[in-house]
Amino acid sequence: MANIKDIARMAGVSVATVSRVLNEHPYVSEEKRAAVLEVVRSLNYSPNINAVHLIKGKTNMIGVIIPYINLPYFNSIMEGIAEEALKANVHLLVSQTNYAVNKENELLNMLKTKQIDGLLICSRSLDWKSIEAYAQYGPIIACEDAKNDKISSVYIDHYAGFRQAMQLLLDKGHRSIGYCLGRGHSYNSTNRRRAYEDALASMNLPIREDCMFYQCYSIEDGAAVVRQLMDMPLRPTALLVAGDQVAAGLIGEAIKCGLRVPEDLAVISFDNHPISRLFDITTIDNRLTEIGRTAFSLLLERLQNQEEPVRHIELPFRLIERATV
Amino acid sequence: MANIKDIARMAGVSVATVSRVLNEHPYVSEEKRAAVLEVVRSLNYSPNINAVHLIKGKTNMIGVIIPYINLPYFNSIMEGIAEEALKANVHLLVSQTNYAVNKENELLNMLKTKQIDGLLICSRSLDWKSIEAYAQYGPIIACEDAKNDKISSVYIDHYAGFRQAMQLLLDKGHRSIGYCLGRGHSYNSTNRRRAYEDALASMNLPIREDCMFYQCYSIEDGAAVVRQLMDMPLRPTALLVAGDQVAAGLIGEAIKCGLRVPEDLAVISFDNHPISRLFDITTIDNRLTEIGRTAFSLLLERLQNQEEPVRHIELPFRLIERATV
DNA sequence: ATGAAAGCGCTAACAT
DNA sequence: ATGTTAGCGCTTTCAT
Repeated sequence: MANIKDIARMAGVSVATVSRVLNEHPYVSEEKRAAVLEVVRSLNYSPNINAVHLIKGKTNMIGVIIPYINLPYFNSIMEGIAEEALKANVHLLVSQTNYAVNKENELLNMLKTKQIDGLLICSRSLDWKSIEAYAQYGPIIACEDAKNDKISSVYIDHYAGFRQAMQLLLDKGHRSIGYCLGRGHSYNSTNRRRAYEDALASMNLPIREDCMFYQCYSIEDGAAVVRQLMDMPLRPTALLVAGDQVAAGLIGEAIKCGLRVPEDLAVISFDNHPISRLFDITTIDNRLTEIGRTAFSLLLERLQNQEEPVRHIELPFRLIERATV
Repeated sequence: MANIKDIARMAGVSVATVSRVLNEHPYVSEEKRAAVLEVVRSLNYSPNINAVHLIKGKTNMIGVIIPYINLPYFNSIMEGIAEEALKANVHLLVSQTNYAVNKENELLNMLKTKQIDGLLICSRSLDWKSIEAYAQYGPIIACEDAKNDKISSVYIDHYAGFRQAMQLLLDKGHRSIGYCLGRGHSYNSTNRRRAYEDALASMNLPIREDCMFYQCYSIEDGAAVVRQLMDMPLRPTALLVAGDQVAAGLIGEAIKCGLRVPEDLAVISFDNHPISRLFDITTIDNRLTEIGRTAFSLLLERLQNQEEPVRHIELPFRLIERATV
């Protein structure tokens, strides 16, 4: 394959001039520029990017640790990241980890070996202690509350969100409230469960394990919850549902089963995806896309200025009242 | 960050020795090896991979163009690829394209700039003409029938598969047969549709557009087809369903709707995923994982030996008769 | 405006 | 067994 020397020789210029043309630097005469471009075109030449990476000391590529690209929650974050990356002309190395630590370590190691310039973490299995050891090799930004002095973060206060949703339900008179979550033991889920229990405790209400549903991700999962509900002697009158898709499936199935929403079953969901508008679901907008956008911007700042301090940005959520409460 | 020179100096050896230790070459004394390893450990050193890539002229990384990682069809292919890549110690740069050409071009360009050593294509939007132009930069292997003299391929004859399934249904006496596919205009879908029409024509049976369903990917989609079926005055008595998930959803819903399978509705599906065994579905094993495995092996061969010729391997499918016909 | 040359961090051929 | 050294292909000073 041709290299920059070949191009220089064939165009009758020096390699420096070829490089200038390729990188759109000023101070190149029109004739030489044209000559170089012509040779480049005729040979269908592209620079060896590995040489560029080596000399520049960076790859213009950042890694993204994301458990499941297709889950709406992460998909929304990814949307914000991709949007900003496109603007900044930064390439994304997206690794769908399925929460496997070896996948996470792989990207961490790529940061160390300079294959990527920085790392965005949407959600992870590794603890922050293991991750922060890599912060010396390049900026790492989390899309969840990291509480770490080496790793910047952008997040929503899920405790407060859940708490506010609970309050709304309690104010409406509900005394038997359940919830649907995804993973039971993630950082976010733990906070949400705490908010749930604290809200109940504040009213001296009992905690009922049979009203807590986990592994809820899809429309189907939501429908399945309703089928379980139908068999319960003491059905909860309201449900907090993490994820509009789950809520939609749940409401659809509830109606099929003859339940009235919100009279027989009130629902508050989270994320404010388009589907929640379609079903007129009361939801808490977690501003996921903005989290992604902001996280990327934070990373870019640190890339451009090493001295940029670690920051923790909490984005305010927003309750959107619609017809399911 | 420390480089190999620093390590050499601190360990009191030459850079060559450090390189030998790092790459586990023979002919290094135990003392020097230990000294080097100790410095490497204490400095937490990793080689700059871009320099390695540059001098070696390769990255040990291959790209994978895959439209949707989470679709069972592609997931199975990916499984085979990942399995072999792990064995060969080759890294995968998996790009979920959603069939967007710019994503496909991105990987093609990475091949050209030597960021990846080769490319595996599970399914694509770009035509082979555009793709083959990049074959000069590194091996490209397709997991579908490529009919191209620059690009090797591993594939199943979907025409024959559909044709055989149709014949089984016709032999059983069915005269009103429909099908469920994903994308309507992909190469595979076109072949399947042709097989479907040819089979019908061979019996002088009419082609009914209302029995052809598209955009079928999930359990939910299958269930939705049944709901449409229920409203039809002239319901087909049998269905060819591309994808066991769709078939499972379809059968589940059919039973709910009071249809007997196979008496009222016969089903043949494709891929032989675990779920088809669960539902006892008659299916055609498309050996997707083996396609992935074989495609990777083909790529590896071409990587190790430039002279390896372009090959086209057709894997035989296998009809698995169970209870839905 | 242009070119010569140094050097990014590494591997491997060659010499000893 | 170990070291010296010539590149890999590019960007970027520094001269001119």
